[in-house]
Amino acid sequence: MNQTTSPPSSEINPGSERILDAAESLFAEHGFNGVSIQQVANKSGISKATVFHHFANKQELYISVVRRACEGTMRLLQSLSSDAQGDALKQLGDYRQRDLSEIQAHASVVRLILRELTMGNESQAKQLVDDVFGEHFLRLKNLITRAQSHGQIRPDMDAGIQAHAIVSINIMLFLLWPVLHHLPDTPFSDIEHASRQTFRMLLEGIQTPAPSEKTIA
Amino acid sequence: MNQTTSPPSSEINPGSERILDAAESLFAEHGFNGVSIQQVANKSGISKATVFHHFANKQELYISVVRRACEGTMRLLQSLSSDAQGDALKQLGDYRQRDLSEIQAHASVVRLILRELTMGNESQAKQLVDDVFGEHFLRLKNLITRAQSHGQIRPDMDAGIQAHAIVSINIMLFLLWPVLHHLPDTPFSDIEHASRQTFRMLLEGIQTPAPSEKTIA
DNA sequence: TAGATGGCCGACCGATCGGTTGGTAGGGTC
DNA sequence: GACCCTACCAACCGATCGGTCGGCCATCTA
Repeated sequence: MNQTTSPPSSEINPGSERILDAAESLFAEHGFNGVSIQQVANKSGISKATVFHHFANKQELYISVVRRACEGTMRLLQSLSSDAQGDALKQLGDYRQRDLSEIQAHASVVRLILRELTMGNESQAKQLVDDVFGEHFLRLKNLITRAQSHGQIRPDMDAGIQAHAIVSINIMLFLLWPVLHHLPDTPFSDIEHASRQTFRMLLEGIQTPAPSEKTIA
Repeated sequence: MNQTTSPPSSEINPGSERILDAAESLFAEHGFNGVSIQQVANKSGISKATVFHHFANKQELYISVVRRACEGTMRLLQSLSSDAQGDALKQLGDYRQRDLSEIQAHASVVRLILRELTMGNESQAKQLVDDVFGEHFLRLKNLITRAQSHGQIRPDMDAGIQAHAIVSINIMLFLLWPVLHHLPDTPFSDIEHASRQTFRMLLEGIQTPAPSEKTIA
């Protein structure tokens, strides 16, 4: 009906990909229960029965969406730990920037994962998300540990705690942005600027202080 | 049926409160679309028609739930700004602790609000949540500004940025806890401890440094 | 005692849900 | 040609959805 210049069949998009594309954005915006198969079918320009031809049931479709979304994130974080030498502190800064870009570029996927994270234990997709996020977290933690061993980051604080803080600022900035940026006299006009500022603030606490006696209660 | 020692009628809970209680936990766990009025009716030991007797429709019920949940948070943050004198830095630490306790004590409400925050603009309850969260944020920001003027916190960084970081650590700790605490060799065994550690880490970056030349690129 | 009121409910409604069925159209193989 | 396989779909199914309706019953008022 509305498929513009559609090739005979299955040329650019093998069909099931079209369904996944449609389902991903819908699930991300409305959640599992907020989306009907009919909506997915309509959005992908396909009949409802065909959706069930490609996916056994709604749950399987949802998990396929989550899995595909996670694969994208996987690819990114592999590149993160690829360069195992070099200035670890600089890499940390690069990570912050790339992570924010990734979050913004794949906003719907991030929202999908976040939603999965906030859910109870009901979902089968939760374990999947846990794994991806867990691996992401561990890679970042390794990067920090490396920076610690190079003396660039204070080793008297747990790398996990530090990693959590770094992860949190970008995610929360993204999550709360709609609220933050229309606050009265807000400093949140540019998300990249806010992220950089927050990271700098974090660093000056994390970073090994200049060797002056500075102990804080 | 399962109402234990129920008084003749409307003694402890005026009926609609029972509905709100049931609806709150259900909405928090499954979201708006994941909960049916029938479930709310069952959980509150009341018929479905009676739910519609007290609330015009499902949307109104939902908004009532969110509004009541926000009222609890309102009360807390009013007590926050009540003591406008005293050690602002110490108050900040107290805030961190009380905020975490509040989050843990009202986990379902927090999840509800978080879910509302991550949603698109569709919901009518979003503005409500925005207001509450916005006010919460502003009060914290004022506290920080006060600490800055007292020279306890470095004034060369925006109070809004600092407030965002402080808010974020507790929320994200709570949000990611299920993932964090079953990570391999994790430092996340006690959430209060993790929160305190992170706050300390944050502070040592926020806090006015001892007057030694320490400029960081 | 008669009437009004409000909390409550069983039974029902049209719409939509997730999912199934039976079948069509087309390309590949022999 | 006969055969098969995959992609696809209109029509349908039972269940459940949000919501309505008419009436029961306990309490209050007079």
